[in-house]
Amino acid sequence: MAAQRGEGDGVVTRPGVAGAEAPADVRERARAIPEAAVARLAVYLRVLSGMVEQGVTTISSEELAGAAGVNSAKLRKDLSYIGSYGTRGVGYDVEVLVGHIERILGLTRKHSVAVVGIGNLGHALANYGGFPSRGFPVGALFDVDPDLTGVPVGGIPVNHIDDITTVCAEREVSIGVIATPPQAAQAVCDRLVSAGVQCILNFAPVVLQVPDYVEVRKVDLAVEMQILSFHVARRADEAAGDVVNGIGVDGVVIRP
Amino acid sequence: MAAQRGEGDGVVTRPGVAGAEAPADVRERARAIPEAAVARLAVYLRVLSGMVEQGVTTISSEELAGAAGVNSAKLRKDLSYIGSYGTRGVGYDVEVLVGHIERILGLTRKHSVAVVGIGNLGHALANYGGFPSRGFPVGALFDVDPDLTGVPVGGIPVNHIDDITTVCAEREVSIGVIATPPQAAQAVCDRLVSAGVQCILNFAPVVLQVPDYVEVRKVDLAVEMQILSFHVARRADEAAGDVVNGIGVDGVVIRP
DNA sequence: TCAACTTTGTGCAAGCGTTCACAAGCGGTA
DNA sequence: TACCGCTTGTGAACGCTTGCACAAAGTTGA
Repeated sequence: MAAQRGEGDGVVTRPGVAGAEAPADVRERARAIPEAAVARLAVYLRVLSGMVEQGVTTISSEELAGAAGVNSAKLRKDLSYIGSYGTRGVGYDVEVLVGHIERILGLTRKHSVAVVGIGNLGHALANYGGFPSRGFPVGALFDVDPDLTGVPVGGIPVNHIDDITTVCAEREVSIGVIATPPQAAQAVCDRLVSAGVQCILNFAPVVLQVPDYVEVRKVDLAVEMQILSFHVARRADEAAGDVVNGIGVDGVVIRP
Repeated sequence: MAAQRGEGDGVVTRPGVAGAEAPADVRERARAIPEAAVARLAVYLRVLSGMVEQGVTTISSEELAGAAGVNSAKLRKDLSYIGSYGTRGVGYDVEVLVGHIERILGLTRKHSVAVVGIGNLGHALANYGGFPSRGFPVGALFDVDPDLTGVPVGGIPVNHIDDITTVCAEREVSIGVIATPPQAAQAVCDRLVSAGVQCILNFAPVVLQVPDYVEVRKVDLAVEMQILSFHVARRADEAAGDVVNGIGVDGVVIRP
């Protein structure tokens, strides 16, 4: 379902062909893409990759929007941020679109990933096929536990956390994934940053403090659950409120 | 770091004390809380729980905002959505605030969770201590693999996926977590929905189609990585653009 | 070639969410 | 009691995001 890009080495910088114009324009364009749109572009890319595998060559904004679960106008606007690659009256060429989105998302180069914290989650991440298959080869694993050092997980031997700096530099790691207990997360983060990692995906339930130039995204499972819980509660609240007045969630009076 | 709530049974509805007014008001208030604010409330709650454990009794919006990584004005506005529980000139009573946020997020009742798909990620989720410790006991596990049926994972025996309906009803599951391969996700989702589950946390890289009354949150690791990748690319782009003109990310000419 | 039909790309307006800035309110102190 | 300093709560402005609606542009078929 995802564009297969194979596994392998880290970052490669190819010599550039000297094209004439528009790089500043492109940089402006890239800068101008709203964060929310970037997230959706990634979703469109996944859907489109599936389409490619099914042999679909052309798709309309309506169809793609349906498959991606968004409004078609929003989709067209999102795509317009990266340029006008559709054909009126026809739709978008799937492969062309895949190519453009991949380029905008920076997927034309591979991003080597380091996972820190080889517990349950770390194991799962190290073995997660979705990373390498989408251009994010797992290049290094780290843990504090010396017993784990050298043990291969998902085909890659675990390094000791003290070696983060050298190993990350060596393997050109560009993204660090923190899957440690919360107490260790900030320290690990600091080490990653001093090792030159500028993008971090944080699974630990902590707010990380980082320099401005470092990009952090967090995935907090408990927060996700609590948001769902809120919706359950709201619903229960509505239902209960229609029947018994004066009672809030859980039968407790909200504002006496 | 989180408020300990212990494990145990499912949903309990206590008889209500008949308080005078304001339930409609509260429902309106709950409805009116912006989604983004709900997510932050969960973060504040985590930080506050940590404060409780450290024996902090009072905290100002400035301090809490710092710890949660947000603007203090935003924090105050977020808190104002759930009522005015601060004291001017002093700050907020930590425990009181914890109580109010927990109530708003619906954490006064426990939410039994079912994890479907006991692969690497499913294992990690089943063993994840962050769930039960924050009021989300894992009540059931499911997988298609008959060999897994009956095998305990994280202390809970795996059920066969065909039993979703009965088991979910029996154990009053209110949240379903989908950790299956993408191909199976929609079918699993449909089963959960027909089993009465109205909140779903989806780890599979698929856009799920559900009825309006079902709440879905998705965690897509590849999308997170791609968003990070976008930022790497933008940065590389900026840097490269300053040196060599006409060359985009990766040395490829962007718009010939 | 022309007309009918389809679909893109986008200007514009409405809706949300964020941030600012300050009045209102509270505790402490003389 | 009256004053002072501190912090909350919120009105209002701003900016981002969404959704509508339609002109522009391309295809198809006669």
